[in-house]
Amino acid sequence: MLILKYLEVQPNMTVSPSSRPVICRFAPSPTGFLHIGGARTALFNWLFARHHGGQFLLRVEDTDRARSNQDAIYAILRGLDWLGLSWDGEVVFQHTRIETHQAAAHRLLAQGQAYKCFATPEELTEMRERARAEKRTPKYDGRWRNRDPNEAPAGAPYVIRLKAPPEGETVIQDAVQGTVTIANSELDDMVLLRSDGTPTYMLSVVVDDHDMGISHVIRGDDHLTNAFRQTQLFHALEWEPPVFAHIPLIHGQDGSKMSKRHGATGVEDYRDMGLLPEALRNYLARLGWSHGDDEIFSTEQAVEWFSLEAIGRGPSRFDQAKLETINAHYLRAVDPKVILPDCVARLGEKRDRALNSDEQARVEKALPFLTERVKTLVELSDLAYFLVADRPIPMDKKATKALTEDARERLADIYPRLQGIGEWTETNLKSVLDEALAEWQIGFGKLGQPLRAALCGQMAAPSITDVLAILGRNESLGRISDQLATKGQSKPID
RNA sequence: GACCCCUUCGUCUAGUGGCCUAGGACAUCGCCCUUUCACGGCGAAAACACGGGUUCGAGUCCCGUAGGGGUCGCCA
Repeated sequence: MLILKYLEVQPNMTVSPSSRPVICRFAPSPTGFLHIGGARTALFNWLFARHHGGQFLLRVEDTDRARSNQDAIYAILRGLDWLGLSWDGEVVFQHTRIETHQAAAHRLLAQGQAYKCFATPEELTEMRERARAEKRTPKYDGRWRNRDPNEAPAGAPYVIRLKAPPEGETVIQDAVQGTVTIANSELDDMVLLRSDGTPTYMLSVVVDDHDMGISHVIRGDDHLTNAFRQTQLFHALEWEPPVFAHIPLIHGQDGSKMSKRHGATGVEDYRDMGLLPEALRNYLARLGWSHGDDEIFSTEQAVEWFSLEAIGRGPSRFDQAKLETINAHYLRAVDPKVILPDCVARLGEKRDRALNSDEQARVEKALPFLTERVKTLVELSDLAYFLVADRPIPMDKKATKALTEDARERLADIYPRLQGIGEWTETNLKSVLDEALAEWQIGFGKLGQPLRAALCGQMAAPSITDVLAILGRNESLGRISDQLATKGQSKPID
């Protein structure tokens, strides 16, 4: 149904592609999760479509049934959804269109633009090996191109190949790479239909892109050479090719192709690492594309500014540190309510026990003081852990070191003063601390450090009064007395 | 190996022949702020791959070299 809809907007094309309605597509093959490179490709397509008020379609390239699996499809959809890249209409599954693809091949066969090839896999292997040995480009030699199919043994399997132009050159006007030309003699006659009658990727893509009315194909430049073959196919079918835009690949930190050894490569890994989707979008948009010196920009701005001309032509390396810095910006700006559930969930996992409502309230109150100190949601929950740790709370090395004999004495001194506070408010807390400091003639650090250690078990934390207020009277006093007790000092009187 | 593409600080990039003494951001280092950790502010170091042209003038145009990447399947 959906496909018919796009067929309707596809009259006999006489106009140039650039004047067509803008329809982009993201066409992943469901062989794994949504790769970070794929995510950026999807993002660029999405931005371009939104910028032009066009459509962004999703097509699952699953013609190779053996390599496709349901989990991968879900993972890809989840990834896109998480990233906020909504597609228009329903997902097109390529395998449902096989008959249409086959029809196109048979039409070319009938028109003499394609032919049956009976070359065996062994023959092809031999051709390739010889070519390599002679340092030529390996390719099919066209041995069945002009041969009578009747010469083949009866019932022998065959593929259908395109009768590609043997001379001249094929040119594509790539919106990113510019004019790219290749001699037709470099290309061989591509297979359209396999010996089992199923269509190849090359055929399916061309037929689907045409039928879906795709005006712009934005994809990784590993497809650049495919664009030549696809252009030949478009010509043979007498369809106008879309505008191609081949964007450079994303490389790992070491400059080689992004792969598993670079750690996280799936978008869902980034979600688990505690990144906000808007931060990833911002980072990915800035990677290989630019709008002057702008670094932090909203998705709306990206949509408004996006253009293919501003995409760089060289590959770019993935920089985790910069990603996290951008994430930190968004973390500080985000409404705490949005990230609270995530933080609560991570803390529950860390502790192996869900947070009760009191603890949740504690975390909620603390969030604004915490987000400005971390770069990811993982760091956030690490930092927040002390809020919900069971007493006596764990002490890290620096905290232990801060709790000197001297320090414990001060804690013992301050304990009854805190205990005597009427209303446990920040203002009252502050004045009690200030009074003590004035009395003892010491700087805030001398008291603050031990308090921080006792209260947080770590030195990285919000300000002391904030912590006291968030923890509340009972918990605060309890944590302080825990430290007094461990040193064998007399327990303060309740 | 063949073909195609790419090449500005460590990284992402601005730059479309004179505004470039090459700008910004991340990372790094220093200083300031400071009750810790962060934030923030100020500052430093850091690049036009190389060689030839064209031009009054080149990061910007052309050619070559080097380096990097991609593709070469009845995979997608």
